[in-house]
Amino acid sequence: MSTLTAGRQIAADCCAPLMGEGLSPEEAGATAALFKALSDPTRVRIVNLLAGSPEPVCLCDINSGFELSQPTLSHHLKKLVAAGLLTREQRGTWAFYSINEEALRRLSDVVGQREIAS
Amino acid sequence: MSTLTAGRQIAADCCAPLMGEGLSPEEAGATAALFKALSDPTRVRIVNLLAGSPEPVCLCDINSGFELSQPTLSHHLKKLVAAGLLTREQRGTWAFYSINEEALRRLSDVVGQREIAS
DNA sequence: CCACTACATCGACGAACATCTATGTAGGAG
DNA sequence: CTCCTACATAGATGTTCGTCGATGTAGTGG
Repeated sequence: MSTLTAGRQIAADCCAPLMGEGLSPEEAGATAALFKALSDPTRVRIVNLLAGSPEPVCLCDINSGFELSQPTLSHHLKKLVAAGLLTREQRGTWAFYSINEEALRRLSDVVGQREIAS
Repeated sequence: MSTLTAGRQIAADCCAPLMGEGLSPEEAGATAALFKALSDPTRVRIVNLLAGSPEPVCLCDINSGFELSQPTLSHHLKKLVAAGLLTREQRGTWAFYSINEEALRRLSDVVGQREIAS
């Protein structure tokens, strides 16, 4: 037990210290929140549905593609809007949702931190 | 009894039916599972740490960068390995973890479904 | 063989989540 | 004003999750 009992030095006993560069704990939290918004199959399908539509889609049309209750869909949509992935627009009685392109770009930026050159 | 069960017809009353193309429920589940693995700040930091290291890193070094107990870190690493994002390698007494580049590429592929053509 | 080290697994506990039914709200039609 | 429709919110419930301390396991060294 040469020099130590201070975790950091024990580490140096098996490999390099590295670490330090990279994102802050706060940024990690923000990134995790973004991923958490997409951590449910239903929400992935919603985003995929809206990403494939050139125009906003109303909740009733989204709902007709899922076998879930209307409040449940409303719940998921609220989460996606809160995460910044979707935009909500009221048209008369209906609520229309669409993809937030910039949020998708942010996501792509987070993921592609190693191999994108643009 | 509920008037809500007739959803499909109500939908056609406000906008187009669209939907249909896109990913299947199973694929949505797989994609959501991938995102779920990254839906925790600690796991995001782990992936970031390993993505910034050219060589595998042992758990002791990962652990020294976090204020969490060793079993908790081990738990997160197991989840990341199960998701295919990390690779585990045993070297003597130590367990070394590294990024699975192909998994990152898969993730990037899922996210960049709309704008990679630029 | 024994002690130590590095890591994994177990069991528990509180917080967060997905889903439902029931109810509230607001716009359009008569 | 009144009824119906589209959607949101509230409350309840069973499940999953993150975290911990305690314990098990396997490799290292004397």
